[in-house]
Amino acid sequence: MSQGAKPASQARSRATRDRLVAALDGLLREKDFEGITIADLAREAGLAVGTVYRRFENKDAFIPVVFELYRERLESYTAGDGRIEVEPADGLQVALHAIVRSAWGFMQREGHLLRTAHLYARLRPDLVGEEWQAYLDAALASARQLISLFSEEIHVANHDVAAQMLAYLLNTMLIERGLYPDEGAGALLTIDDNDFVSASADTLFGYLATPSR
Amino acid sequence: MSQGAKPASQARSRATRDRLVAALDGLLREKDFEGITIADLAREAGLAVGTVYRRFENKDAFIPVVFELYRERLESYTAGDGRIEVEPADGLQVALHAIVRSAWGFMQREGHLLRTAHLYARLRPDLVGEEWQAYLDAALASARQLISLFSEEIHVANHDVAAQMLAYLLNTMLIERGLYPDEGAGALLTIDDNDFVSASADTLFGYLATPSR
Amino acid sequence: MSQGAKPASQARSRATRDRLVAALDGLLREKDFEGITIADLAREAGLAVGTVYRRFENKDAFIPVVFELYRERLESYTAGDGRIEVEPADGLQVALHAIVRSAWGFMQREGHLLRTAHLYARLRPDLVGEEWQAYLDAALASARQLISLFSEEIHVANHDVAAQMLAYLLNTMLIERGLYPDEGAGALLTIDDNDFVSASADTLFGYLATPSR
Amino acid sequence: MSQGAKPASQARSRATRDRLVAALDGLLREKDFEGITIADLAREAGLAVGTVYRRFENKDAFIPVVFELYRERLESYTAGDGRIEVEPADGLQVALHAIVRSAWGFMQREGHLLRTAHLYARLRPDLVGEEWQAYLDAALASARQLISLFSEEIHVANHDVAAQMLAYLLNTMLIERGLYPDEGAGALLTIDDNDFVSASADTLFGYLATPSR
DNA sequence: AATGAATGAGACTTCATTCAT
DNA sequence: CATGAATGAAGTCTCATTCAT
Repeated sequence: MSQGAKPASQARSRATRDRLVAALDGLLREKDFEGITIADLAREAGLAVGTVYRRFENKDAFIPVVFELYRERLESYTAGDGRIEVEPADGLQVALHAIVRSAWGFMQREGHLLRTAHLYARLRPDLVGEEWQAYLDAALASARQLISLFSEEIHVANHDVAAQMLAYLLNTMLIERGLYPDEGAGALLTIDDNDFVSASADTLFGYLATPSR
Repeated sequence: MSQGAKPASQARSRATRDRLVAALDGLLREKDFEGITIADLAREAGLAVGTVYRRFENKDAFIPVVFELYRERLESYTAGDGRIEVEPADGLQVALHAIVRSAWGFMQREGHLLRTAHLYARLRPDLVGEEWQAYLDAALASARQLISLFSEEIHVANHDVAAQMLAYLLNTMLIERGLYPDEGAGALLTIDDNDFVSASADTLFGYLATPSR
Repeated sequence: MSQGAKPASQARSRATRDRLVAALDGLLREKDFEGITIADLAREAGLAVGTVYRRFENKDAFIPVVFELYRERLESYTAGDGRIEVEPADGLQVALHAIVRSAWGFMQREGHLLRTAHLYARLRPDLVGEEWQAYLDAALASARQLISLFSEEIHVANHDVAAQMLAYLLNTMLIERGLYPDEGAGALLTIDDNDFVSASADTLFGYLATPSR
Repeated sequence: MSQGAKPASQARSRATRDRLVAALDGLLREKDFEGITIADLAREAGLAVGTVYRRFENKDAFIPVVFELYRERLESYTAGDGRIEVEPADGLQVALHAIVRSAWGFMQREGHLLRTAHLYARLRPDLVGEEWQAYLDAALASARQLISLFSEEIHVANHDVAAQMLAYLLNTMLIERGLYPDEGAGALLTIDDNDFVSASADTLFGYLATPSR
């Protein structure tokens, strides 16, 4: 953070931390957090067990890292490959297709972080920093913005409810299929990814464009 | 499944097994499967640890029980409190509302089983019996039936895809909110249960009733 | 404690506990409590590490055992080999010699318990049961009784203070020499055990029989 | 002891050493030697861990420091605040009161060093330098001197034994109360510090002035 | 020399599973 | 058969010591 002083040590520390974070990232793609041992992390990072404890007070201290990673990856994704340009003239349906396609791409890449983040937001809310709340707020804000951008096409009576549901569905409907395509509810689907993405976008559009009962 | 022999002790064995199943059911409402020890199960069932191993080969052998329980509970729920009478004359939207309301009620009661079943269908697919597949098949069949019942109202081009998505969404969209209303994606919603159920049904209806792109 | 039920298991449990207590007793003669590991205790008792935790919740749970042992040993010592018959007619000095001789004998046998008890009464007062306070109370009561028995020979003005000091000195003056004859303050003494015991008794007598300044 | 060479760095080395000694002194007032880590010492001294190992070969090498500190503090105490002027004309009892009062004052100030010194004189006699023996010798010599100064008042038959016991008691009887007033044997005493000091001096006087059995 | 990051042995504890009674 | 005591592998964490910078 601060410059000056001990730049050599600091760089080394930082590198060690980075290796541990990378190790966590990699291991989470294979198994869940509970199943990862400190020894696993050390081995994967090419470090000794004691070294892990020099960077992280205990195993729990790795949980905030998941949220941190998630935010970083999402940020760079939405600024890069996942970038979406919503063109009002194209209409809501087109916009939703682009959004869902982007979200799907992120899920494919970083679903393991999303899974862990969601899980520990529940299991250990005490360990989750403000980042997660900020993320949820941002998700809601984006949904509201989209709703207002296409307000003429929205037929759900209450636009606020519509925004909440839109954010909720975007954050939940792709997970099962995205993370576990062959097990659980994902096994219900035989359609391919493109069709799933399309159908998901259509679902969101159908909801927003249809008058509620 | 059936194991013949030991007719004298069968009744006693069955009772022991039932107590263990009940113990598992109860404990799963408090904590997840990993957090439950064999000693917990024995204590809750009023048995000795060794006795548990007489009925179940190892801890993993309890996982199929979750699926079994899930099916039983769903069966009795749909035959009882959760019974749905779909009246074609009322239209698709009304039917969907009834269906989602019923599914929501089940989630409230037996969400712990659903959570565990979903989790282990992924984590340990090898341990999941045929029941789960049968359940998935049945879910799909029901969806198809509904689609054909209201085929005139369905505007999704491919009815088979529509059925898959319907089954998929019914099995996923309620979970987050149902099991963890205050954390994770559930925290995005401030609406009450009724509104959530309505909006969810509207989502399904919107999807089915809107022409796909 | 209670009879009936599970006598076999209970006997076995008791035996295991006894072996652990004996192991602790033995190991405390060699090293201090901090230096004893759970593995040491298990090895000494011929048990597996896990078995230790079946009888004792954690390592701290062994501390009360020290006090328990101390009381037991003291009880059986004062009822047996260390028994003292105070004969008023013989006078205070004779009585004190008998008392100190007895206390010295106990120190030789069970000094390791005394050392540990004193240490943990300080280090972890939270772990010390009421037994220790009861022991201290009893020590004080005995001192008071002795004082009143020989009140004519006592020239310390305040008999209550005299009793406190008597109890305090009896519990402290023999320890250094008793437990560590060759190191620490004990190294100041070249006299033999008998002379030390005599001199200690004379010290107490001198205090009690001499008018305070 | 002295190590010649490195004249340029000697001053710096000495300063480093002094900081570590001060750190040890301070930390020993809070916790026992076992509980102090090298990292604690480094932090308290404002040094890096590696630097500690440049001055001290290992943790054990700090133990002699305790004895060294003890001697230094005792020396400056007896030459300063704790200075005792024994006035033969005032008699033995007055002298003993002054001595015990002085010893008590030292215990209050430097009891943590006394505690540690005594403990490690036992636990690790191999690590104790000659200083401790010199200290014990000096304590004995002082006792002998006092005995001979007041030889007319001494009624213990063997003056050599008397000197040994005097030195032994002066080094042991105040510790419990001094270091742990509220726990262990100290809990036997409800009298205040002044009365305890008086009673302790009276005990020594009583011993020396009373004919042994 | 100084620094502090890295090391790894070893301590405590848990718990699925086995087995003597 | 039932019981629950015993087992021991495995996991988390600490800290004296080493070593690259």
